[in-house]
Amino acid sequence: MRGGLDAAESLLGAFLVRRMPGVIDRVGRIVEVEAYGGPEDRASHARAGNTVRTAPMFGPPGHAYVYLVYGMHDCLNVVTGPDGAASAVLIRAVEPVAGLDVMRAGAARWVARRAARQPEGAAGSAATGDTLSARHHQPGHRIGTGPGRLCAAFDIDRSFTGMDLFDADGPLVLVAGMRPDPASIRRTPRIGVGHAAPPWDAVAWRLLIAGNPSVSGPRAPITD
DNA sequence: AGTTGGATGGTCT
DNA sequence: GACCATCCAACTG
Repeated sequence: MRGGLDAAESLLGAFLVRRMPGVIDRVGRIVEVEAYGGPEDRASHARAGNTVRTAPMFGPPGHAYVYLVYGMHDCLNVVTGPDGAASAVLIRAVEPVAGLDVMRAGAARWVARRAARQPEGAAGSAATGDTLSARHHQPGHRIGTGPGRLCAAFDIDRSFTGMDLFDADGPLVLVAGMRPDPASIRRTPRIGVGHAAPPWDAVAWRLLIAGNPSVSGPRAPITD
C-alpha cells in the first residue's frame, strides 16, 4: 500500500490546530505517524471489515476516525484512502507549537475525569495529586508524545469521529506545514501490533522525524 | 535504562 | 469471554 505511506509522509510536518471557545488555540506539529490499510492488513482495525466502529475508515479521506483503546485512551486517525477503500493514518505524536498551557490543562482534565470515576476514599486522591503535579512539571515537548497523550492534551475524543479535518472553521483542523527534509524521515515497524500475522506485524509503516524530542518509543531507525 | 504488570471498557468471536 | 493501534508507576540492574 504505497499510497498509504505517501499519505502518511505528507502528514509529517503538518500542523494540528485545536480551537476551543475561551482559550488560546493549541497547535502541534506532527512528528510521528503510522499507516494502516484495509482488511488485508491484519494489524488494521479494518481487518474485521466495515463495521459500525470502523465505518469511517471506509469513508472519504480527510475525515477523523477516533477510537478508544485499552478502555481508556482515545487515538486520532486521519482517513486517507479513496472513499470505499479502508485506510487511515494514526497520529502518534505532535511537537507543541502554541498553546502549551492549554495542552497541559487538557491533560490534567483527562486525569481528573479518570480519577472522578474511581470509588470514593482510599489513597487514590493523594496519588492523583502527585500525578497531576508530576505531569505539570514534565518538559513541554513530551505533552503530545504518544497517541493517547496527544488526544488528552488536545481534548480529542470519539465524538470527533467523522469530522472533516480540512474544514477551516472546525474545532480540529489540519494545516499544511513545511515538509521535513526527506533525509530526516525514519521508518520502523508499527507499535503494539505484535499480535498481527506476518508480514503485517513487521511492515515498516511507522514514520517519524529522526531526532525530534517529541517522538515516542524506540528511536532506532530502520535502514531501508 | 530497561522491564513488568495493572487499569479499564468497547468490540468482536 | 478474549483481545486490544496505551500509559504510568514500580520494580530490577
